[in-house]
Amino acid sequence: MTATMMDIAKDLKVSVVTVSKVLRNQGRISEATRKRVLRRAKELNYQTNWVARSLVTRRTYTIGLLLPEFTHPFFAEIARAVAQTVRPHGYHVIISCFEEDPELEASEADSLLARRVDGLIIASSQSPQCPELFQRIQEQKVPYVLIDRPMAGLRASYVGVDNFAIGILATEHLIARGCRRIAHLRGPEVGIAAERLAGYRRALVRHGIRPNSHYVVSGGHRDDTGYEGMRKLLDKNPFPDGVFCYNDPVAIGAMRAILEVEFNLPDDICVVGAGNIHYSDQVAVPLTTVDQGTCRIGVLAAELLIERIASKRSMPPKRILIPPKLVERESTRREA
Amino acid sequence: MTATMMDIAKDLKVSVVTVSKVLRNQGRISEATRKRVLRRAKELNYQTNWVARSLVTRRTYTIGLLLPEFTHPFFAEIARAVAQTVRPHGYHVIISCFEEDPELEASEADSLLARRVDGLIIASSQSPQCPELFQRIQEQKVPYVLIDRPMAGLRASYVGVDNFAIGILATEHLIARGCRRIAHLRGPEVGIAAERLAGYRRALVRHGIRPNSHYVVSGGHRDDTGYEGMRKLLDKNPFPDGVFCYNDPVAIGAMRAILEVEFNLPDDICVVGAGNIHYSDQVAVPLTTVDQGTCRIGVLAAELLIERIASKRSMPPKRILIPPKLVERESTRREA
DNA sequence: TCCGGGTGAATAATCGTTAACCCTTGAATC
DNA sequence: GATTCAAGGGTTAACGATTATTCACCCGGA
Repeated sequence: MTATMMDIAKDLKVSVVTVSKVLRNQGRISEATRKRVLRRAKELNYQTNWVARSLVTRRTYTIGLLLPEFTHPFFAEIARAVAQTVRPHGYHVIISCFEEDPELEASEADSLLARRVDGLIIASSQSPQCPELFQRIQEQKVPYVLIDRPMAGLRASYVGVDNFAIGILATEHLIARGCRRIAHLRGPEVGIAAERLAGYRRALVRHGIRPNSHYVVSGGHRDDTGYEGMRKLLDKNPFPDGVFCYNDPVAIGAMRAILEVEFNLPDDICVVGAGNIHYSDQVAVPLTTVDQGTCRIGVLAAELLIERIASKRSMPPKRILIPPKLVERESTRREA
Repeated sequence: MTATMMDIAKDLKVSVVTVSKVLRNQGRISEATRKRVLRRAKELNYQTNWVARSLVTRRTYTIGLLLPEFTHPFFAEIARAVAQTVRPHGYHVIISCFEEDPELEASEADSLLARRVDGLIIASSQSPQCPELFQRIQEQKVPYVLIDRPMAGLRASYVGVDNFAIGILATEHLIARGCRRIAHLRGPEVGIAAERLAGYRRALVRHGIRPNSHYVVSGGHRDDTGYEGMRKLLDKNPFPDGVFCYNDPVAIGAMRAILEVEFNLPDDICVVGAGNIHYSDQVAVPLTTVDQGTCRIGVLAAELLIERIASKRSMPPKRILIPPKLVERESTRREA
């Protein structure tokens, strides 16, 4: 149905290769035939068949983006940044969402490889079987960049935020606001949550406050789990006067729990989140949070990947840590 | 680097075709060679090269998803639903975001076609040049499904919500809550916003309230534009006692404007949004909204598309309208 | 012995492009 | 007049699969 180079070539009584050369601006072709080819191509509404081209060039101009979920605004923003960054280079993005399931992550990665993507950007589940997966990817010499969640002991390119710094920044802000019984709604056991926790502890110690393990409670990574975590904290005696939450959704859930028992926010309890997702200033009490440069993560990861794809030789892995920034809003705005 | 069928065939001294047949479970192959092939394939870590397969089968098992933006939770949810629905069928999704720019929409659609996607799901910009674009798609016989934003006068499959019904539902709810000066923060000039407006007018008339054009103000489609629209409404004399907003972000912006002048919500002004995005219950005053079955739109569109891709004959276009449902929350919860 | 028929696998022909070479022609150079 | 060279374009062979056709072989029956 759709026109091929063959059609153009036959009509013009030239060889397919000539057509191909014209269309790619390569090789020596006279201005006359060049114009004839171009005109006929337009008439027939010719479009490069990328499948055929990819087969011979071994480049699909497609990259795979492997995310745990993309209704989370953090990942949605990254996806957008990635897509926008690679488009000018002629790349398209195949998005795949593995719902935090390591099995699915691996199988999706494999099928993206089977589709011969030119590169991968992955926010891994950080499960124990991941190194094996990354091994496979490396064997196929497909460049990849990890984002958000680094993999300890793996020589891979990575773009993310400095999570330890987030913990420090958030906690010191609470201290500056006069909080002394500072709790932490922590995220999942592994990975970046651990670093935020470490930053939190470090900040306390640095300011002469003794970390109290009763004040560290699991908050999961969604608002409902944050809500439950906060309810546990409210049962403590004395209850905390400041809470650093793993991320914004958790913080939003926590605030709901606080308002429900009619405590005042921020006067009774200050809350700090992390992520600065786009609606965190529109909740009941606008949320103080730590911005992690979400958009930049996507842009930098994409640029890093494209650079690696374009390079002939394999380049050494590069790690980029984005410094976090505090965004103060109502949830902590009070006299110290 | 990666193994091909050729490698397996040579090792086993059989033909490539035999290998192909085994791997696809097709044709008559003796149990003995079948096992040999399978074993060798596993040893070599063989993966189907989808590029090569696609070239000959003319199927890429890839669908294109063309969205105006995907940081908007509405589209993010749709993307997720689509991806999850098609995965079990072996399809992957190439997402492309055209930032509400009709030029970009067309060029992205074309390049998705050049990549030989098996089908397209499009939330069109509804610009005047779109029919021309859809014409092109149809000529290539690539099935496509429009979502959210229908195209008048176009014989195409479509999945969306009944926007007229949304207007009616929201407005009648305000009336039931005792509002009489009911305003509308409308969306963009064209398309679905017009139907929501029409539903709003119809509901007023049906209940003997005379539509007042001063109460219909542009709200754009984001929270900042909603905020500005609401400020204009607050300057009216008398100011409205109920507002139906084009969508949830607009409603959230509007609520901010209302709270800023220290009016009480819902006692002074009731607000209804549309979309039921996932954080609309976590804003300052939980938002009453009209649920448009976002997730179902994605699922149904994907199923419709796959059905069309699988069918040999071209199937007649099918239009699915999802009935909206009111979700009542604090922003309208008061005595009538 | 010859033939029909079913098995299991090989051969040949694409799919639409690109990569690597090769060939022709005319003009310039010595 | 032979040599060189560049311009302009053609030939051939991949790329890694699939589809359609053909073939060799074995067995049973006439």
